[in-house]
Amino acid sequence: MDNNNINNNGVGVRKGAWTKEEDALLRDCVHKYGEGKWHLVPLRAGLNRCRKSCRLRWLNYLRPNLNRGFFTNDEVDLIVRLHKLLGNRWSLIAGRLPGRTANDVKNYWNCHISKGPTPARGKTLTESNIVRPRPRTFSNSQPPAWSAMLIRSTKLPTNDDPNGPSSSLAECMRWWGELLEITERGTKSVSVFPTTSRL
DNA sequence: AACGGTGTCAACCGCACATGT
DNA sequence: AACATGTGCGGTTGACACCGT
Repeated sequence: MDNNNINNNGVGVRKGAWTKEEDALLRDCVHKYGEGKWHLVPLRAGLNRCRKSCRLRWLNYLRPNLNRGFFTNDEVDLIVRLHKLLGNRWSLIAGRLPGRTANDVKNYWNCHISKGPTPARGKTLTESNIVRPRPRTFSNSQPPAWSAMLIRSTKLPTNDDPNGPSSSLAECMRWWGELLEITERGTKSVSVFPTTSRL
């Protein structure tokens, strides 16, 4: 599929840790051309990196407004609750945590939460009690009931829009709290989350 | 001081999905 | 419909730091 190690010239690309110079080139490129079109970024930026590496570096490290501080108790609680709802959909979870990346959340989960000692926060996750995540697309003909809620969620602040009128973590948590209440109230809505092949 | 175990984080890899032709 | 290409995601790994012995 995509050759991660071969650039347009067929020459091997750099791997491993990024240098300050590479960061500067990538930052300048994104500022100039904007995010997206990642396949063009290595060429535009003059970087001997694959597009995936550039994208990841930008999203996880260079993007403005990233929150690289400690996870607060509120954030941890939200992660636990969202994980209970969504499973390992780190990008979705991170999308509700202003300034956090999917990689951050995933690493934090793997290092701290999944190893405990936080059993008091909730029951053990099993195949049966994880709420299946939404698919990446919705059916045009028959959107499921929960899609409305998720569509609503798209109006919530994301990492890209941290300065919106409702950008606070508290608001995110309040909204997700509502959703969790709905799903936990026995509406069976949890079961309508379709299973995808990507769990 | 040297060594080994463990934790953390950045980055890579492979895959599935979206989109265009 | 079939195929090619681009994109994004989750799982995994490697490097490094820290700590205890």
